[in-house]
Amino acid sequence: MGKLPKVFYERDTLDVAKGLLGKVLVHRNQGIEIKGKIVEVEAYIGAIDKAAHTYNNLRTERTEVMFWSGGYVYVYLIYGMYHCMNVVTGKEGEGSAVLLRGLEPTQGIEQMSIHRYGKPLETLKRSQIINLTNGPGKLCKAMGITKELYGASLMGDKIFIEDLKDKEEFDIGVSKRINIDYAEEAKEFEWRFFIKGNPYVSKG
DNA sequence: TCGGAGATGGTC
DNA sequence: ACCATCTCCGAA
Repeated sequence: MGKLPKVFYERDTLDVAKGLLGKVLVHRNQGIEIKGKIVEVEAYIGAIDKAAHTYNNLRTERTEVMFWSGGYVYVYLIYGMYHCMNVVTGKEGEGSAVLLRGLEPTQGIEQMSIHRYGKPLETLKRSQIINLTNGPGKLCKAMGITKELYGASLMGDKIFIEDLKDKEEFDIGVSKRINIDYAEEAKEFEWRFFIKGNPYVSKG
């Protein structure tokens, strides 16, 4: 139920990635609160990972926040159209983060429908409901997450992640990460984690 | 239900 | 010149 503390994010990135599964992302915007349970993530660790934006200690205006200590938000624009949200992990200077790839709506699904499709939930087909949040770009659109949240602290009240009151059991699936064919040996790393059987996992 | 192709603009 | 994606459209 409580907000995850900063020390949660300052741990090893793979542990944080797995630990985020089943937790709930909360975004408060203009008096409206939208929530989604995290069901799929990927880890990116700059020091050893050619897929990471921070590989080779590449410190730029875009990647700066990834070098902060754990517990901040890294949002970037991909393919000129879509936003992706990461949670910064580890110690200051590390350059690591966890990408959110799938959410299960738990509150404000009506608002998600408006954000994604511009029309009310009742008018959606079944397939459109699954497609609300089963991908990194989709979930940002549904939650209303944009680059305005770049660098936001997850200790604040605008955006944060909370624990569930009644924790449910689930099995964690593991696989290679998606769409990083350029990353040479790093594309073999099994750094994608998901809740097995959950319909809001983007694929597999 | 599936796969291929195009959209689109910030970043390096 | 890429790119941690998505949608549309045609085929089956």
